[in-house]
Amino acid sequence: MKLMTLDGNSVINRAFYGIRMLNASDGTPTNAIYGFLNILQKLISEEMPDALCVTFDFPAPTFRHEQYDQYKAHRRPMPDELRVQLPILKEVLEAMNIPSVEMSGWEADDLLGAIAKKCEAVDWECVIVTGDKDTLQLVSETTRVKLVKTSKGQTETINYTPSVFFDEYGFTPERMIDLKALMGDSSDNIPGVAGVGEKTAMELVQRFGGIEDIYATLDTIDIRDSVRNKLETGRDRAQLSHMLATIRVDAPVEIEPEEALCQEPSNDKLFAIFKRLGFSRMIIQYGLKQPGGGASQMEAVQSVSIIELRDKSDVESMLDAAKSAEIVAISLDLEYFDAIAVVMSGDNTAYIIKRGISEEFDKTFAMLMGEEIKKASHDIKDIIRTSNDCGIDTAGWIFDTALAAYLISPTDNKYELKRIAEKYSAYMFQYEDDEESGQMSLHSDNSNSLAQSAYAISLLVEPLTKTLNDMELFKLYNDVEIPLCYVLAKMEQKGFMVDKEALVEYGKTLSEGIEDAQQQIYNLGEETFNINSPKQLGVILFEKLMLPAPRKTKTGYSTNIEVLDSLSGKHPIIEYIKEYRELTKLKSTYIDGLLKEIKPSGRIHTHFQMTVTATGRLSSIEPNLQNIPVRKETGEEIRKMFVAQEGKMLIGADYSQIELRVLAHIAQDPVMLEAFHRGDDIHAVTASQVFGVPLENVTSEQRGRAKAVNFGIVYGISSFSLANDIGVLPREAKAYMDSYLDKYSGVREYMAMIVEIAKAQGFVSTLFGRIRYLPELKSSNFNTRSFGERVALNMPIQGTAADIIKIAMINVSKRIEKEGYKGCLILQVHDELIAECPEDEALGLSVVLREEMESAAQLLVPLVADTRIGKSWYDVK
DNA sequence: AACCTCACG
DNA sequence: ACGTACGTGAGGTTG
Repeated sequence: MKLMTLDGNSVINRAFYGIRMLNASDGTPTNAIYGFLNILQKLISEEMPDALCVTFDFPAPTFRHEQYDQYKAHRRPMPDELRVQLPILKEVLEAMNIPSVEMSGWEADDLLGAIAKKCEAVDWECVIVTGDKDTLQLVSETTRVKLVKTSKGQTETINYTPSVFFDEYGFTPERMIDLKALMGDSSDNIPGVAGVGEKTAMELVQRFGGIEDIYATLDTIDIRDSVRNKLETGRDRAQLSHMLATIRVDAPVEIEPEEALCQEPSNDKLFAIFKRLGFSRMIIQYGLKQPGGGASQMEAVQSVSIIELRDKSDVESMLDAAKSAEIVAISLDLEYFDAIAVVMSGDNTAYIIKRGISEEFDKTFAMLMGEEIKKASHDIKDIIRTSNDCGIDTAGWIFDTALAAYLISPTDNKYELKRIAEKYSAYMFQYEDDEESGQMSLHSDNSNSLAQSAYAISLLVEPLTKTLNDMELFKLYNDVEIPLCYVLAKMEQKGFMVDKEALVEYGKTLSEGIEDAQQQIYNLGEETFNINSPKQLGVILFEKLMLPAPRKTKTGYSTNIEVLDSLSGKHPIIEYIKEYRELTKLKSTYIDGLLKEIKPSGRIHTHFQMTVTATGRLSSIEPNLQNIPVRKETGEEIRKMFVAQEGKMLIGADYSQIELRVLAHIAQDPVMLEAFHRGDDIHAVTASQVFGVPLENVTSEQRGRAKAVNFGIVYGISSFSLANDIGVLPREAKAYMDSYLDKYSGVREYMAMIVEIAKAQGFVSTLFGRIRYLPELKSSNFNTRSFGERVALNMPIQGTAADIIKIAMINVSKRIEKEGYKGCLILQVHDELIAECPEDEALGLSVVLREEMESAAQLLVPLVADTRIGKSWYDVK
């Protein structure tokens, strides 16, 4: 028989530092628990023990008393993020029916020793799992120590049997005690012999054995006199240390090996905990089932019956049912568009309609997509766009599971249907063992997975709606996010016309410039190397050319633009490197990158992601059209290539200072409000306030610094960073900020208040109710906490601005439809909209844009949007 | 996959 | 004493 016992504190520590931060939805950190369970799983499958238990150090008291403090003097205190996970881990273990062993006044080592002893007594094998080398003294014929190491996120273990130990140390395991008695151990407050370190101690033990042997023959053994003297003087300390270093095996542990025999976990308890922690994968791994609820609910939740419709009459009756259903969940194959699954709310039947199998497929499809049928799905924007591409106008979409989950918790990173279903409903996708990969995978049969998706969506509508309502997010969801799907679908479908030939030509010009710069760099560096490699470039600059390196980054020299600027003038190679960087960036990202994305129509169709940012902004991918260059002349060339189609014009409309206006509104700062009401230049006003000069006497340098302060405030600034940004001493930057906050007292109050609110309620929100949780504010780590505070300041501002432009986009689209414009929005870049329209519409539509943008929200200050009309993006910016 | 760098608001 | 601004996506190198 074999018993495995884990040093709980040691293993959870490894897990905590080895795994990135994870949080349950309420902000509770969970990474250490997650890591612990993974390690445990691995150990069990490796060892297949008959019995299992976990030991814990008696928990550190909240108010540490002196003795304890001294005892643990050299150990780092446990971070709060880890501390809070300990009791939860114990709960998890209890639910798994794995005994925890902890006793007041006993170290984990002693408990492990006692357990090993008990195993020995009944002739069981004992495996101790720990990361603590001290435990190695327990290794014997019946006790093995598995030492856990974490390297690069992977946990590895080394099995110490007596022979493995001897091979490595050259003495027997129990001599470990003597080794420590000689060398001491500061983390356990074992003094050891003064002047004897690891090297000497190792040698002594290897050659002469334990301290008893050494001291018995101290006068005769062959060692240096200095060592002999130290040993002589340290005799008492050696004896004491030997005692302290010995792991006791007499702790009155109550559990007997028999009682630790492995048992099945208790389904209900474990399910509840995993659910709370958001460990959906674990629920599947452990094969846990939704508890309680009786058989009927179980059945309703866990199975969907699939009916493939063939006959026209069946299809028609399905459509009839769909029309009278409260909501219809749809799932379809967007790649081929030839199969759809339909589930009515409250039903557990998935109807499958397939091209080539169901009669009148196209007609049925069009009917389903019509306004009459109220539909729910996942990522409806993509469905709307794909349908439009196929010439089918869709309407009647009233629910999107991805968007709902995003609004409820915008920092979850992924909003896959599978995950959402597990988190917000009791539904589990049915997985099957995948023979090839050895992993669990969703069954690949198309009808089955479509049916499961549609069913999951239908089950999600109610709980998600309830949560949206409870969190007062429903209005934002229903009035902004859902309608926006139609707008974005159209924008993606329309795309932006690009002058391909001009782009290719400019690419050639850039290539020439790149080659020139490259040659110069090779000449000046006197060798060829990969300039794109910061590592190689660092060697050339800082080792070969001996330029002063402002050390940075964990992996080596930093060679970023800041560093290069600071080196400017010190060596001619620097300018060429900057030139090379600028040109290659332009060429690879914006010429080659964009050329790949031009469709035969000559247009580029970006995809807007609605569920990515933590603040509510959109993001743009494949390609990203929200970071097209604009700041330098080379960038302007690129914008000239984004053009209106023949016979059409572009309209560019951008908000003026929307974030500062939002700040003025939220903070209700009288000075700022007045400046905006008067239509003043806000940066100049700020400069006049901060520097105490009349508005008309503000210099351009003062205005520039004031602008940086304004930006900094929105980001939740520190004076250090501001100093860095505008190139003044931190002291001076601090003075600017103090002066700023004296003058804009409303802003100061806002900054203090929003952090308070965030701490009290655990989240911040925009004017329109969009929320973001801030678990960072509870962190014991200064940087993490400070980050949380900055986010608390910034998110309501950035997020409100994002809400406003979304509303504007919806209203612009409504006006376009109502007033019959042929033009249409084609791009959004956070505070800017681009539309394309026939030439004769340009004036009218530009007014529509301005009006709708300016009236999208009623703030305490006017919203101002500027519009321009032109043939290229460059013209309208 | 992680890191660095850099483009945008 | 800490390490230093919010939000993104893409291309390149490196281990």
